[in-house]
Amino acid sequence: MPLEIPEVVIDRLPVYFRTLTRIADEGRTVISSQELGEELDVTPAQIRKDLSYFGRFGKQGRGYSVQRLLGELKDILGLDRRWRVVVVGIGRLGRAVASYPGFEGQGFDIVARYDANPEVIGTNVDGDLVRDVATLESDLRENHAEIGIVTVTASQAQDVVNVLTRGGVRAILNYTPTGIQVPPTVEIKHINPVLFLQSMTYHLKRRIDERDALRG
Amino acid sequence: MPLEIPEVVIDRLPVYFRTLTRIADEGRTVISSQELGEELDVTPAQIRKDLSYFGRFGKQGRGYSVQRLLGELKDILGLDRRWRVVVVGIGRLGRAVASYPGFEGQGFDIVARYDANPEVIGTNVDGDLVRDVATLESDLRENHAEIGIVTVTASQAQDVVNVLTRGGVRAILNYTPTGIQVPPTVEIKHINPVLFLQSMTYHLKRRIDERDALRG
DNA sequence: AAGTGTGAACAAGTTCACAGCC
DNA sequence: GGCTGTGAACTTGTTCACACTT
Repeated sequence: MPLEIPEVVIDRLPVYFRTLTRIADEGRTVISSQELGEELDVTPAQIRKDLSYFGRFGKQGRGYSVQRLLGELKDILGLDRRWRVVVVGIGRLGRAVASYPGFEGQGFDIVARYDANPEVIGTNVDGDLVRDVATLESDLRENHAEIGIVTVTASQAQDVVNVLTRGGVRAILNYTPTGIQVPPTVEIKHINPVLFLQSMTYHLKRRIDERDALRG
Repeated sequence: MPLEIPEVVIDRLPVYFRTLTRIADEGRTVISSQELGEELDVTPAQIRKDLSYFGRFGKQGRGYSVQRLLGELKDILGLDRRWRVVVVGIGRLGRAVASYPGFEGQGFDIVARYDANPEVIGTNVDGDLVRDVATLESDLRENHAEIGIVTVTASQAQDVVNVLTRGGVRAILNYTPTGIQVPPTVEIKHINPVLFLQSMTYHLKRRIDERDALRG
């Protein structure tokens, strides 16, 4: 791995991985960048360039072995092991996220659930008791987790993230509608449906305005 | 509005809007690109350039009026009206998303909920009956909606999106872990936590590998 | 004096196009 | 012959730096 790899490239690899998994399930064993590009709506050159940051996985004149490529992507992305995940905030969203069946199949084990609400603490969710967020930091010292999913309210978010960070969690998925500060050693990604809707309404508005302009 | 505006710029505007809303709540009336940049962890030049695509909203020597800028962003993003949203798929995630209190306050009204499961159809969710997805297309003809949120299973996703598109929905928020095809007249954004986790594990893995290398 | 708005310089990311290999 | 891997060309996006305005 020569130089620094652009973050956009890293973000595309899981998409390649997902599609290749489907293609493997369909029984295909070899695929060209052209064909994969058609599946993904991406140019073949981009796929080849992206992969070339990590090695030479293809065969000229033939394309890529689907199994080989899946294996390489697994290795590159760290999907050849299991990751321990804690979910903090067991409200409606937290419950839905924690029960999402898609995590386990991809190597993400939800090992503990936390909440601050006494009515929720101690209740059974997915066969495991919800723990008190007050014990999160000490729990993490005994039982490490690499990833934290934060589904608390906006006002609690920064505090919870600080605790996770102090507890050694190094990647955070933030479902909270707030910007959050983390040290540069911690990865963070944000899921905020309102921001998505608001950028889409920009386009909706333009379309509606254009249509009205044509009508006069 | 002169030339074509880059999509990345559009995606940043809602973030500016959110932070400016908070700043207004804190009682500030004027802010410079420098100060706003510090709040957002963005360069001041980027903020000025982004805004300059749409007009000249600042005052030299002073900065931007927070209220004025909020108003302009509202106008640009189409947040000066309400938008009608339907949610399709009332499982755990759909229920959590449909009940999320953050939509209404930002002008997004969830006007109907749909599911295919007979045990769910007709049940009361947030004070409204869940409707049969079979009636979605005809419902949309009578009662238009601009936005669809899709929280069904992966295998149903494309069908549901096709129905929404035929029914005149022009923006889709896809919570399904699948790539989905839409005509170029339809906006789509994808929320897939697994893809986010998988790009973060890339970095986690590197850090762990580096640490192990140092230890020898 | 302070801070915007913006062309120009620079950096990052994408696509082209073709040499090289299967 | 077909398709990869990759420098080079190009395109897109970001930052600089300063003329201009209040």
